[in-house]
Amino acid sequence: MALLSKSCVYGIRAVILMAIKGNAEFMSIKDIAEDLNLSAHFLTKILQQLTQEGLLYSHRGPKGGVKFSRPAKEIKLIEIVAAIDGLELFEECALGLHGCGTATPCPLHEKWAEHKVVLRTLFETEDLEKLAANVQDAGLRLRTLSQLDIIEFNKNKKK
Amino acid sequence: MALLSKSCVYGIRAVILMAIKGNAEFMSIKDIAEDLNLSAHFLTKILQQLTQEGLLYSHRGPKGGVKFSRPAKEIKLIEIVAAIDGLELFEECALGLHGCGTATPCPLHEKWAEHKVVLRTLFETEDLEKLAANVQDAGLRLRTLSQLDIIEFNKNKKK
DNA sequence: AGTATTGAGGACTCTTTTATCCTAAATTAA
DNA sequence: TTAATTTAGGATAAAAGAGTCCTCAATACT
Repeated sequence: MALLSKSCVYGIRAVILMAIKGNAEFMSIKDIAEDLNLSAHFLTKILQQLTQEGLLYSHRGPKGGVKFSRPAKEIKLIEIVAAIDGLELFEECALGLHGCGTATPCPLHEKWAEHKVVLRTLFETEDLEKLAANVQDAGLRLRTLSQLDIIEFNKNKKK
Repeated sequence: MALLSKSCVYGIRAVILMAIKGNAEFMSIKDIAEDLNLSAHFLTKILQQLTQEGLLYSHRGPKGGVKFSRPAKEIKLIEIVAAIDGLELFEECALGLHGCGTATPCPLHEKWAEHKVVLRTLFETEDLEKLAANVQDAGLRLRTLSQLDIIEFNKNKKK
């Protein structure tokens, strides 16, 4: 199990890329998808969820695309996760027990409840501008690796 | 997204129940499944993974079933998770980036790396005996709720 | 007006997860 | 030996997640 769904990860990578480009204009989803090495159709669906939540503005036609509805600095990572995966991860019982709470805690309840707060805070603290800066400082790739890239990567690792 | 898969949650509930019963004898999977309100066939498959990992001994025929291969106190929660969901959650990059690491960290890398250790420690610290004791102290239910149970539960909540 | 571009959204496919069902093999007890 | 019980494991089905493809609607530019 991963922490986040693939859709959510793709969405996060897309908004970080958008924050890096820091464009006041609309940016085409096709371009973003190419940069990230993702299917443009699939990414369109994912970004639609962010548009519907009001995190992005979208615009059709030539010069159309998507852009942030607020400054990247003000958009927190948790908002992206909430729009795509929902807040279950930060709110539900780790053992998935219906009605687990302070009154009737599950065996893991206390420890996990403490932990959830820390996890949530992590996602509430990181904003898109900060994440974008990290990527640039580290000269890092957001791009999804193709099979060829992975072979290349493993070659370099062996050296 | 949940933290753990359903199979993993069911597996955890089953071993906690076993630890509560604290039986030196083999315990039938059918009985465990009935107590937890789960499909016996499905639970059999899940517990088979624990048997294959050497966490449980299994025995066929009348008086057969499963039992712990080591004292419940010595079995850590992370071993159950590792056998069913694997360790991806505790080892992989939150953004699922191939090759994310200290040398080429992803934007979330540092924060998540710190956090993973805490999360892993939580699962490494909890043992089945302790979790079983928690359940008993709190008089808690491990049982999966049926639709009828949920209606009943919500009724009581309103009062 | 016409054409190219781009997001919206529906239909569909593929894969993985979740779940059910059936048969086989091992074991116990009469 | 026979019958009943119980896990092992394969076949299959249902549901959710991931991904593709096609058409429509909005828009910009000529």
